[in-house]
Amino acid sequence: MNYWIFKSEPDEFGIDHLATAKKQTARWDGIRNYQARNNLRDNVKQHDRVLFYHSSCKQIGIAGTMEVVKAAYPDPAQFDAESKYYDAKSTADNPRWYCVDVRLLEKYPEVISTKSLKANPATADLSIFKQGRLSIAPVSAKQWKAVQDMLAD
DNA sequence: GCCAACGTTGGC
DNA sequence: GCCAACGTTGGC
Repeated sequence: MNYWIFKSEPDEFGIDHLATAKKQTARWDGIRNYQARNNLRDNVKQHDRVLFYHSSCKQIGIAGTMEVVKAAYPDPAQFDAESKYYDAKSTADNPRWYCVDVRLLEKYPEVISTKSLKANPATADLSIFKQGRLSIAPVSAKQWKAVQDMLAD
């Protein structure tokens, strides 16, 4: 089983959206970055665990955890001309973009702030801090555990 | 709302 | 295939 961190702007889609969704399950779509897409399509598997990161908001940081309930499949939004994620260059035979389905595991009582994550040596090297644009990034088992341990503090 | 960083595009 | 210009992201 692998660990990941997914980034989202909570104004668009935050952990509360997931918490109130049917079966607390939702499609994680709109990924339009190639490196993130490659991770998603090739490496994110069913039952993998995911940290939910809130970006560009008041409380930036990790808001909770999710489980991948369905591995990558073509993102329907890319074929929808009405969608802002529409991509005219993508075809059904050769889809460019992928999405997964996720289910809420745990909403943290407090968002674990970016500041505290950077202050902790075990989490300071999370790939999202090194590579800002990556909205789907791997997390090591050690980093995952370190994040869970920060809850207890 | 600003600005730095970085990914993508497009002309050569 | 390089690289400048442009657009977007994301922290402050």
